[in-house]
Amino acid sequence: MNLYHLRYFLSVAQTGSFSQAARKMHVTQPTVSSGIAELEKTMGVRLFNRGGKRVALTMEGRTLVNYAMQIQDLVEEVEDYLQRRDVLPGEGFQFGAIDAAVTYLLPDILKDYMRAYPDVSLSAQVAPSRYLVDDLLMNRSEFAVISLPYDHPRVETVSIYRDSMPLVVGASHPFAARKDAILQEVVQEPLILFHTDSISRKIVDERFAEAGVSPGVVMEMRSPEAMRKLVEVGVGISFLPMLTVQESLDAGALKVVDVEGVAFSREVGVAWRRGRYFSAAIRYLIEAIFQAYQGLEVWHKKVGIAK
Amino acid sequence: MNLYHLRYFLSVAQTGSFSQAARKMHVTQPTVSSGIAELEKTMGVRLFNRGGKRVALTMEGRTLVNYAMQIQDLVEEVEDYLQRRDVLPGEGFQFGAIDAAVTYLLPDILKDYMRAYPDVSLSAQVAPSRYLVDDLLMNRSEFAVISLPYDHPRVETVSIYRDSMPLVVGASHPFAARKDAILQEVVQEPLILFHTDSISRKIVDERFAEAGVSPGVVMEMRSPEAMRKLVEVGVGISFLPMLTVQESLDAGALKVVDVEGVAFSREVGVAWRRGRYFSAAIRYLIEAIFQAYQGLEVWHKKVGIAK
DNA sequence: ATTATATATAGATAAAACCTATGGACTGCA
DNA sequence: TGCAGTCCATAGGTTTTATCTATATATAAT
Repeated sequence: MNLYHLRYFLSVAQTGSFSQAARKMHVTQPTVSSGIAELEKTMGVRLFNRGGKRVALTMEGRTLVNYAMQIQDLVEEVEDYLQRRDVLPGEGFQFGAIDAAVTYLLPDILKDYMRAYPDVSLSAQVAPSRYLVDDLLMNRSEFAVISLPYDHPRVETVSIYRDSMPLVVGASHPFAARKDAILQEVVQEPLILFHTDSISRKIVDERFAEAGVSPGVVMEMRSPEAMRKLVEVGVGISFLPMLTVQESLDAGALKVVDVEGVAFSREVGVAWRRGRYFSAAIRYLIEAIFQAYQGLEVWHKKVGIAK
Repeated sequence: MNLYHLRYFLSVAQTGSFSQAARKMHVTQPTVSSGIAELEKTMGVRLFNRGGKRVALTMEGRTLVNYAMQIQDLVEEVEDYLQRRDVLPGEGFQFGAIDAAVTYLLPDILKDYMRAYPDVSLSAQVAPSRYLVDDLLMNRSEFAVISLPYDHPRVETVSIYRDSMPLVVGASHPFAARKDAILQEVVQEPLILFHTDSISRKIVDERFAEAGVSPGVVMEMRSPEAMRKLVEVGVGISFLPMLTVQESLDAGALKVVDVEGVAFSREVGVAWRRGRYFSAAIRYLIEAIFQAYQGLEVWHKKVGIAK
């Protein structure tokens, strides 16, 4: 059973004539004849009674008309949907984002997006970058906003935001009054650092190793928000992304302390599986992110080649 | 867009693998590949993201899955319907029948039929044979129960019932007491005859012509029921089918009068357009009619050749 | 009867679907 | 990190299907 044959069939049913149907479908009459014959053969029933000036549907023919019209409608509908790149209500996609991104960078963008694509249901997976990249590689999420740099042969990244990672201390910490400190002093203090699988931690570790010092780590965590709280109450001090601590700084609960020769920063960027295809609705969100921060040109260059 | 491609597509979506889908569909993997590629080309969208061990649906792919499953369901449903020769609820057909048939011959059969095919809606067209044959030729009805003989190169007939057409008179008519009469007497009386386009009339006319007499016709009608009433009240006398007058004879409102050398009868039979195809539901009704009266073997012989 | 218009059929051609063989990419394990 | 196994894509050739032209045959109308 072929969709073209169904079309011929409907046209014959409507016009009551093989010849007219053929003209309407822009094929020859024998084409329609054999199309109907093929349908009748595979179905094992006669669809039309021939013999007069007009052909007449059999009961089976009328049954098939019923179904064929529904099928035809569905086919046309889905072709429309897909070719207009429209979105089926309820359809959606999943993307990944690190805590800082979903908390500080994305809210406004997501709000706008939901207005532009009210029918798309978004699902954000919040986790450390490492896990988000796993999702990308397994095709479980479409893209991710992660910490950079992240080097992987099958993942491409574009930076959108550079975030400093200053040393922060609680308002009552001795350093708070001094405004600066040296690295040797810092490693004496109880340090709260990201877990070793984190990119931010890697940045810190590398710099410490270069300087030949080893920090006095008291805690390793994955949640920057929790770390911020712990620093505020004086459990320890930490290098934390500015995005995370900005509010606490404004409120006076935390203080930034300059450390001589140390200017930690990490970048936040969009990552995706190399060579993948982006649906229009997804592409729109990604480009909104680049537009709000930076990276649109780099993105276009990278994806322009892939697609 | 091809239905086979849709099947491959659904299978890939379900298994997450081109190869597995190919195995399940009993084709080779390149076949599935090119099928999906063709779908993607005509739709202008990517349906899967490739690259991992498993392929993942894009948003468009998920939309298509939605539709493809509905389309697939419809296709399977209609194939089932047609191949089991089942009937779609609400479907039906039209047949023709002369007054006497629908009043006296068919009621029980139709009652049984409606039990056997409760979903089929029947539509009986009641008219004189001539018009019913027109309907047959125009494919407006599937078959007809008409008066015979009816000779037409494109209509086949099988007799089911021989019906005598005696002379009947009202209970108060002079002939009523005598029980018989001769033709010369009959033509003196006011005769109520069928309209000249009727088969029964033709039978009567031919016999009169043979005998070299011409009747005193006072009325020509198409409705045997109306004629029966007119004879009962004494407007005239008539040759009427036994089927029509049986009840009036039993009730004493009419009397049969033998006419010497005259034994009119007409046959009632099933007629259909030569070479036509009968759906199972229609064939069942026709064969029920033959079974209730006669003609099943003749029918099988005639239709067995045609189909 | 004759003409015009239907559908069916035969034979040839064009298109497509499909297969085998193979290449390149990724995964997973050693 | 390298290697085997698996996956999808592609190329080339074969088979099947769809379509066309030409024609036969049947029906309808004049």
